Amino acid sequence: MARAATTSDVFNAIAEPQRREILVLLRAGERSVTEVAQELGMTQPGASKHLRVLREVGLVCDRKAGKQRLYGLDASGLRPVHEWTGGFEQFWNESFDRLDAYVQDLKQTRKAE
Amino acid sequence: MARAATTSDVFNAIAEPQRREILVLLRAGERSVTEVAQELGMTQPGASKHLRVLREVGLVCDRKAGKQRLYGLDASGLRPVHEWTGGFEQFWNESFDRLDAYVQDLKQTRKAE
DNA sequence: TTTACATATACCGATATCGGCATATGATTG
DNA sequence: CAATCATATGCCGATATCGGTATATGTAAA
Repeated sequence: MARAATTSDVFNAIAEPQRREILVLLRAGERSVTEVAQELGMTQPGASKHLRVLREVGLVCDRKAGKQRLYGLDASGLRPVHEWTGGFEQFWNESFDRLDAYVQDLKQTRKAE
Repeated sequence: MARAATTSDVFNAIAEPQRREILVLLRAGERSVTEVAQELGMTQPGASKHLRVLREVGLVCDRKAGKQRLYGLDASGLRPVHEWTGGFEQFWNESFDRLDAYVQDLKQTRKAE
């Protein structure tokens, strides 16, 4: 068995840097496949394939517009990722606190010398 | 070229379901490799390899404890992911608003009938 | 030092990924 | 219908992934 399918898994879909770039780009509004390819410096098939993955996990939606197909952001799928990482928020604050405590300790020690 | 190396990339590291499970487990405190393997039903080499990846991207830290090696959570690396997804928060609220507007619209239409 | 336990690594097979190129499918216009 | 533009798909090679088993390395106790 290899890595879990990139399809139907948002975590895998956003593991690809170029796909993250596409999502960021689409925050500015809908884009056609060719526009995505041009603005991000990728080939047309490349853009099309990445958009396919993003569509399959529901991060983008598409609609026909003449001979073009416009892709738009559907960021709701990112919410679970945001919430999952948010479940660790106390821990990175904690390590911050630990570091802070450590620094405070250093200060104390210096004063005592 | 294949997928970007899982090493040195937090997004890729957490793309693996088992690695996410490990991180969740470690929220409860440090664990040895064997404990991780047992509690999550994976083989010892399997746990070791996943922990290696997590260590290389800085999501866990390890310390020697007798003949064991204890792995602990270092969640600060998850913060960028949390923030990156947070950059889309307005967009999933937006789609929520759109849905809400749609529902309101439905209500109006019913009333009018 | 020998033994026992804990962890890491090496190797393997099956498979999925990504990028590039060529080409097929689709849609619009003349 | 033919030509044109836009997009999707198929195929390929190179490579990375993951899981499993066997084994090497490391550490502590007898």
